[in-house]
Amino acid sequence: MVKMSEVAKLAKVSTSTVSRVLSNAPYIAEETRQRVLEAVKSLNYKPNRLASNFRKRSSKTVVVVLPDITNIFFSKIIQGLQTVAKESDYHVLLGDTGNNLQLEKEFIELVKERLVDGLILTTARIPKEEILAASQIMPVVLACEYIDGYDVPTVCIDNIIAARQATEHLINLGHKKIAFITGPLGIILSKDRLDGYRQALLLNEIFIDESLIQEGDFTVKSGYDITMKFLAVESPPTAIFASNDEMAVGAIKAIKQKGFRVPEDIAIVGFDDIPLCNIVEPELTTIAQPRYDIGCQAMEMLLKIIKGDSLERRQIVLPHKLEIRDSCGYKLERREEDE
Amino acid sequence: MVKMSEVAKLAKVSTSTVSRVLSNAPYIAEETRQRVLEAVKSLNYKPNRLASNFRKRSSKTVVVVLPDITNIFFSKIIQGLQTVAKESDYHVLLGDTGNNLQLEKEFIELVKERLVDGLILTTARIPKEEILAASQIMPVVLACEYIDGYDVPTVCIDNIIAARQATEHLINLGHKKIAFITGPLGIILSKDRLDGYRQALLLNEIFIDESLIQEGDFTVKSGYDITMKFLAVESPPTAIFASNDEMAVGAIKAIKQKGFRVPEDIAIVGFDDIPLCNIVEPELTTIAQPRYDIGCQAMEMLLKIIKGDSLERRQIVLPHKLEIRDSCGYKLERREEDE
DNA sequence: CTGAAAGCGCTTACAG
DNA sequence: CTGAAAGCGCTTACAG
Repeated sequence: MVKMSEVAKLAKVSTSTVSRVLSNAPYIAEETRQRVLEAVKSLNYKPNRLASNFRKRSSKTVVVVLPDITNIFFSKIIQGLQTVAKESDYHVLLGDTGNNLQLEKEFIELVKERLVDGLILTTARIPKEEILAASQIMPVVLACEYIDGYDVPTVCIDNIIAARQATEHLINLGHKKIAFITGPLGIILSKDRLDGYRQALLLNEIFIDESLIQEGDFTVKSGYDITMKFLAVESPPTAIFASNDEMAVGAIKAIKQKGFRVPEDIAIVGFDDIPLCNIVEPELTTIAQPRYDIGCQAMEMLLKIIKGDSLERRQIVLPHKLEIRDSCGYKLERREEDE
Repeated sequence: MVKMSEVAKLAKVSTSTVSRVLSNAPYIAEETRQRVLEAVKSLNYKPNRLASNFRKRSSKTVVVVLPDITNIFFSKIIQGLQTVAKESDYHVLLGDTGNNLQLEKEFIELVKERLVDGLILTTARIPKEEILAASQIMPVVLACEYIDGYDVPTVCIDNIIAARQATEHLINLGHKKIAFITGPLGIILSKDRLDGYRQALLLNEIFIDESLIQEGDFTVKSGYDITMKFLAVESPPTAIFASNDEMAVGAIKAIKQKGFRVPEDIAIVGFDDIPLCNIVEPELTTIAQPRYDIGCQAMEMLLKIIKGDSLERRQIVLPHKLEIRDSCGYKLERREEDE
């Protein structure tokens, strides 16, 4: 490994000067700069980043903590994160926890050990007090998640409004018996989506039948299983709103298997707008989250915090969009007669 | 930030001893160890990893270079990589190149800059000479890819045999007019799958109709578009083998849209066995790659190289499996009469 | 089993 | 515009 002192010697300058040239510091004589650059090139010098990170007390790396890398939902967020990180010469360390709380904590520890400069949390399973505490001593941004009642920096959509709109879409199509498959209710965004569903029914004076609300776990299988139960009763719902697309796909699978049709017999709405939505039949109506943007803005926010810049807003709410495809059909006269 | 010297002072030992205790070095008096550990706890000391990495000349981090993080194919590999890395206290840096060659090179540079100790390449788009050169001066392992003719450490399946088996599966079901959608032919594993297809036809004395071989790009859309062309001719193929599952899904979409049935009119085989295979209708017959295992073994290999251990084998070929589901149907008498 | 001392390869006030 | 010098916080021969 050739080191900076060798470059300095060859260019007949001090290491201070070499360092300044390489970090684009101002006030370098153009002639000196050239000489250094030539020496760098002729020796094929690569700076030792371990040394420079140590000296600068910064790893120029952030860790993204996620519950499960195999969940396609996060990939666009990660892409956004890395794109913005790259622009500032930051790197992204992978913090897949596999839904393991202990690992989640370990990744947070990495900031204390200076291995990373900051933290993006796309999952917040550990107690919110711990997240709050972490956010007070280190740069932390929540992406998609948020902590109710605290102002931990956050980038997400308004899950309540989004879920209300999705539900109202079904109501507007004439549905009154609308089932809802929640996400795991320990997660705040699952609760929010449930709230949005309830609000829509309330606002439209539709009776809330608690038996039509069932807790899923965001997997295709849970959507399938729960829908099978919905279909087992005498008069099944005419629409199902699932808290994510995978569960919606499971619902479609169950419905078809039981010999019903989507959307003619039962309408389906999902949430997230993952690529799968365009592949299932019928194509899935869903709430699109701007995941790439969420990633970009979360990283922008984090880098600001790391730099010590002030934040104009600590909570950024990005727009979602009801993406209407084929799984809800049109408003049918038939349906109105039914009721 | 409390530092090691403060711990040393409180425990009334030297920093050498603190360092030894924390790194579990042998020959520490139990009593001393306890004293140090107490001091560490009472001061809530966290070692500065930037300092320790620098001093030890190791970042305990490897970078995984991948063409596109939003491609679900890689997620299981990454999961395997990180799981094994974790066991050795290694971290994984995300190297999403977005199919950008320049970025691919930049991630390789990180090893030279000591920011990472080694490299997992799941994509090898840069000239193979460069990869070979890199592998000679730094720890590199190829996952899924390999470099023909060189012994760069590799973990992958045998794509030729796998593709041959998939093709033979169709032949055994009575198909003779089997179309093949390749991956991008600049990639060696795409060529291998094509070779396997050709071998199967050759071995079974089936005429190779070059018009039935079309180059795709691994996207659903390309599978769809190419299949549309296959279907436009007077006597379309009775089976289509796509070089990955996404293209197979695109093929199914096109076939259904044209009013044909899968598998009754046209049988489909994919490659990879991503979760989507269980969701499409009909469920997709495909070649399953042991992606998690590929990730695990690639990381094991890389860590051995980093440690300086010798490798028993530099090329590991893992078993694939023909996963038979519903997209090929059964051998039909009808088909035999047709021919 | 433990400590004193050197040093990893940079960056950064400080001085000029 | 440039250099000498200090020092970042650890680890590791070396000596005892």
